[in-house]
Amino acid sequence: MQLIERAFHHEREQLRQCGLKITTQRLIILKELMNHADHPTVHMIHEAVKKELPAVSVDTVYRTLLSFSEAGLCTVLDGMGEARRFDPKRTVHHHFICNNCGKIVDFACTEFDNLQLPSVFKKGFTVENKSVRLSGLCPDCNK
Amino acid sequence: MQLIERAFHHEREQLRQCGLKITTQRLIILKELMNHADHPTVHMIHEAVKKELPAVSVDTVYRTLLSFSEAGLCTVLDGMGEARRFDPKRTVHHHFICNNCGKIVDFACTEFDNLQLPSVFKKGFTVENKSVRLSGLCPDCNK
DNA sequence: TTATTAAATAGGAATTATTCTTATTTGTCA
DNA sequence: TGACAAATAAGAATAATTCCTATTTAATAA
Repeated sequence: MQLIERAFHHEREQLRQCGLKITTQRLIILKELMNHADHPTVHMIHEAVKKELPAVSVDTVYRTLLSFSEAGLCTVLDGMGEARRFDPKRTVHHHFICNNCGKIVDFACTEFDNLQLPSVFKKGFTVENKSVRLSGLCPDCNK
Repeated sequence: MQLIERAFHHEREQLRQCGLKITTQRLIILKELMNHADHPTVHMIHEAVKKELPAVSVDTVYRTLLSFSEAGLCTVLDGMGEARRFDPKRTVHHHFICNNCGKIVDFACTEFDNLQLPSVFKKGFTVENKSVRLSGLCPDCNK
């Protein structure tokens, strides 16, 4: 643990500011997360962390990443990790997803529909779908 | 099969227009899907379909719903059903997801960031997150 | 109408993601 | 330093998704 003691100043400070207990696992997971600009999955982070901490469990990586996101150290891409949902409605619309009960509410937003795509996507990409996703708490869960 | 023979005119026509083979399973799954305004999961549709066709398999419901979405009869909410992805970037940004390789590309869109939320969400809801999600093919997969 | 053939299906196994349980270990704080 | 709540490992449990194989069925041509 000597190495851990001396290094990880920045990670240590981040955890402290969030009121999270400072553990070896968290320091390393946080460092790996920050190294990944590619929207890593739990599996990717777990693999990376195992190189420094071979006995770390998937569950710990999972729990830790989720608490990081609750603490605001990272975000989770909305909706991913949930069961697939199908939508029979064929008119253009967007979705609000309740973070508590999972309910999905449709809404329209023509101002958005009319926005131009950023120019990055003009070359090379084929954009097949374009939608707004809101998340938060629905009225029922807001009590 | 008498009942099936006589009814399901509309469903039959929809399948035909999409060039999908007409099977009892598909007719019933399509009817159930159209009855669900609540963004059903495979499990929800499977449960509903089993009442009319007790021996239907999950796999059939799965395959069928996915072919419906390929045929344009419905859509799948982007990203759902995939492994959870974490994002260490803390500035406001949005995502493009490649439907083929799953790669996620970040982009900024201030015009969108400045849009007002639809008034529906002013009362009762707490909107914690607001993002644009694009999907399609990335340059690498576009060949 | 019937035979042919490719596509669709059932059933269950396999895979993958996620969550839970329990016993043990470790920070934190008084 | 000691007590205690929180965090962890390990593996089991659950849930979502995909795959495999033998069988059935719809579409179509004769």
